[in-house]
Amino acid sequence: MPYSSAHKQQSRERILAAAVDLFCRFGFDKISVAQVMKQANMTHGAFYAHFKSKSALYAQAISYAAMHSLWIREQHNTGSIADFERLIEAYLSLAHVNQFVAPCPLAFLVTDVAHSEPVVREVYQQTLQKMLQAMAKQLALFGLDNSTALAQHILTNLVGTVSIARTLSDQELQISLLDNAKQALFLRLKN
Amino acid sequence: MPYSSAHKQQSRERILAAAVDLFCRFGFDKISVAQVMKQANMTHGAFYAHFKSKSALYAQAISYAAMHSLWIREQHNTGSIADFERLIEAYLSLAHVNQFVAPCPLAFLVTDVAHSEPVVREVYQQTLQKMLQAMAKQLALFGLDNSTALAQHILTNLVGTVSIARTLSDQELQISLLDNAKQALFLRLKN
DNA sequence: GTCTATATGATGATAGAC
DNA sequence: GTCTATCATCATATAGAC
Repeated sequence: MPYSSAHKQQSRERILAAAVDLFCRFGFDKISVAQVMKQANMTHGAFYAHFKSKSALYAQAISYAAMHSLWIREQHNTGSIADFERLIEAYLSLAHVNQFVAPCPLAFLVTDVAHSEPVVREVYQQTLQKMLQAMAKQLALFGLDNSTALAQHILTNLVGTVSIARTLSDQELQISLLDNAKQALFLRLKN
Repeated sequence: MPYSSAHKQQSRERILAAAVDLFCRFGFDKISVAQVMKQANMTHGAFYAHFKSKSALYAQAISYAAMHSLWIREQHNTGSIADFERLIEAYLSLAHVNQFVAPCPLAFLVTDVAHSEPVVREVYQQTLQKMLQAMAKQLALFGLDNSTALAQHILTNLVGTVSIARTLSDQELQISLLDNAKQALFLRLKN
């Protein structure tokens, strides 16, 4: 075996990381397989030893992005409402909107996924449901009522605000939307 | 003049209407100029007598969609909060999510526009700002405080919820998100 | 202004050497 | 598994007849 399976796994991860970065930044259709492979330091032809199609890559890239997104990575550290609020602040930050940190695929790929194949949309939906469940569980631990409805409200606000802010060029307006959403969510968490 | 300028205007509108429908439904990159022209009952080559490029069409299609979206069309009929709430209900309906009525470009094209050229993004931003201003004005007439912040909150909720709901295939989850957003917004309007 | 026909370029995916 | 080279397809945009 000239190439270890660990090496293959490494290559695979480089491809996935490149795909997340580029798809989120420029969109699925704007990015070619060759571009993804270039960012992963390989050539076009090598791609098909890892994924059977570009769509298959997209589906797996969404899972990968979800796993590495700041919300999922930090969620287990939210033992208190204060921690939870800090996470909301990080999500609704310019750093996240400008993709200086690992992007949340739910916010960065909404419309893109809506226009994609069923396989891709399934993964998106499952990701959303997992995040909803995890968030509802946390909120329930904090002793909050209607944790399911509250989680839905928070998540749609986070995702909606970031996805809109990201399409704007006016930074003042971006900040205004982000801050306003923060305030509204903090208020809601106090009830 | 073999073709009246009224005729040209008609053709132009058919192209714009087709573009809005197809771009919102399938995405800008998934739709070719030829497909738009086919739905407008013309051939590929005729396109460039009306628009200088596909991107130029996109920018103008967003304005066109905004003008014809249900929110803009019905907004002037909202003399009371009850009317305003009816409009929210229409916006957060499955009919809108499934694009059975004229779609709101802000919700149906968020990510798509984020991945597009500056001209397109400018039009999107201007559309958003106009809607925010109009909504804030209405809310102020209703005697509500912080009408600017409130308008931002309502708009991001509307756009966010619909854009997310649209990417889901599970209808129960769609309805849950939509109803939950309605409730939250109605509650907020009562404060 | 609208048509048919075409130039030109890029894309997803495959074939075969190493 | 990764490379180079290539195929087949489809895209945007243009040229010229009517």
